Amino acid sequence: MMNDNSNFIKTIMKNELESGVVDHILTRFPPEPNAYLHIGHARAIITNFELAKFFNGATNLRFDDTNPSKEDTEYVEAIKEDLKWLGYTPQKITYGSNYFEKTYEKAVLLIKKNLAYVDDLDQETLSKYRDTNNGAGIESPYRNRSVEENLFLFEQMRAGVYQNGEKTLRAKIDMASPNINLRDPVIYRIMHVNHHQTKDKWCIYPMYDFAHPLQDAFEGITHSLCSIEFEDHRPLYEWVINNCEVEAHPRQIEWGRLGITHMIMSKRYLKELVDEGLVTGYDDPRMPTLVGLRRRGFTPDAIKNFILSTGLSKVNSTVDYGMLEHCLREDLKLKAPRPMAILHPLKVVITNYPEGQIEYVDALNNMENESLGTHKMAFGRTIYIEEEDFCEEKPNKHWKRLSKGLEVRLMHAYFIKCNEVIKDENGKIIELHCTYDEKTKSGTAFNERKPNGTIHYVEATTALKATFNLFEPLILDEKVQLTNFKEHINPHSWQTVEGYVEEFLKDTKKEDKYQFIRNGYYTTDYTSKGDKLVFNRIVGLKSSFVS
RNA sequence: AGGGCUAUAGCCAAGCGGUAAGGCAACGGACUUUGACUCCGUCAUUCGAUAGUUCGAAUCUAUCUAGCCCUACCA
Repeated sequence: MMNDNSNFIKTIMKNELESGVVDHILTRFPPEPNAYLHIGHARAIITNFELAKFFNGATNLRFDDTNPSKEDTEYVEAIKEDLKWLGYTPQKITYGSNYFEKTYEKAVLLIKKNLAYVDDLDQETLSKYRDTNNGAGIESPYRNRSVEENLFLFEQMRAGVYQNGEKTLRAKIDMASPNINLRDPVIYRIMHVNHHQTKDKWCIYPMYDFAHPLQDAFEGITHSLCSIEFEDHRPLYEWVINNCEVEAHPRQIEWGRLGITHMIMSKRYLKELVDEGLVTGYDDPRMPTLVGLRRRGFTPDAIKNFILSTGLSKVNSTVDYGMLEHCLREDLKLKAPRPMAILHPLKVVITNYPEGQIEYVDALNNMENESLGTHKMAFGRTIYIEEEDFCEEKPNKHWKRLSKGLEVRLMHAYFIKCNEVIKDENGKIIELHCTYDEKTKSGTAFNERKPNGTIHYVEATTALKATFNLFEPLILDEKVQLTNFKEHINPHSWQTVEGYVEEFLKDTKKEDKYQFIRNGYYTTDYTSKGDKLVFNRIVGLKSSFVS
């Protein structure tokens, strides 16, 4: 990939490799299967995979499924699909639940080392004891149970003797630590619930802080990358690694979170949008999910390039949405064919062109990339141009489109001159009468006079009707209260216009991308059925002229 | 309140004691069969603030300020 900024994690890995601290790189992408992936996850995926690839290492996909009450296989499958779409193949696909037995054994080991105990405190009291809001925490009265008793009680917990919440297993660390994560954190809780992978085998489940470092160690992960909010969990991560007698010694490194202007990625927000029916689903093109962006027409390369070029640091950053669009334009520029589409048609009659005659001109599919070939484009007596490409009186000297009395080039065809403007009873322009000049045909190197610009068109009798969906991402205020986010959703985030495209587009395929001349980049809507052409706008052109 | 982290242009971001890369955005100009693309030019005398060390500081030290995160039997 281009624009690959160097970053602090790459530097750390390089140094460790050179000094022999590690002899290879193995990273992991560890999503919890409880949500659809969004562009924020894409950063974790791309960073983990690209970093490993850079050092000839590998990456595992590990489903972090230690809380079955929130998880589902629906998400497991969606995540696998997203990863595949982005073009990454994990070395292994694993589940945290693969290691439940080994994790349990490590918990028993901690008990035997007198580093863990079964606690009977209820949730509220336990929480109050850990954070007294005033200096050190308070030790649980159960903190000093004997190893034998703890061993017995933990076994009973596993055997299902107790109800949810009745007991927990806690690590015995330091109730006076200023870092509350170290004040005897709960490492196992009782949860009588069916797990999507292990079904009814377990009724106790390890907490993230205990399970994660162990899973990393079991898999031999060298670098465990996560976001910045886990930074003060790192001492606990290391405590687990150091006390559980594991072979590997993975290292946790944190980075800042990525935000994008106009895109809110809170799980809860996305879920509410879907549940309340405000969008058509997680793959609604306005959603920041990977499936949404994909349906909108974003390409994996554009997303990769966006992530790599925005860099990586410990700062929580908010990148302009325009940056994402730039990366897409950059990716599509030489790949997308550039046919004509008219979104707001204005009828033009070429009065000196024979009635009923159609001729075909050659049009390069992409002026900058001849390898994309050519197609035939119809020209005839009646054509459509964009409403905005005509202004009765030339508004200013910068105007490079059609006006009464002026001549413009129809791209790939002829010069036309506007002689007459037809209006309806309200004064609205409904038709233009023009004449064409046969000598000016495209490709003849005619240069006796300069036209007042170049505009695009489609021939009326051969053009295909098409629907254009013009999307805006769901725009919300940065600080909006999620409780009334609905009031802040732009009601015009999805607009539809009916227009025309060239006939050669009749064979569009699912996910084909086009750059419509002067109308920006579009993708074929792969949910469209039958002969109806539907195009979703991905991004517009960089700037549009305003007279 | 305590603990942790961060601070370089409108937005990202390199830089790691030797005199502020790059990208996005913006603004000029050239070119053009897309007002696109491309090309050329402009855009931080200064790195959150203030002191200090040094021949020399964005880089080291001290203090201050602002923002984010944590105080779940979530991850």
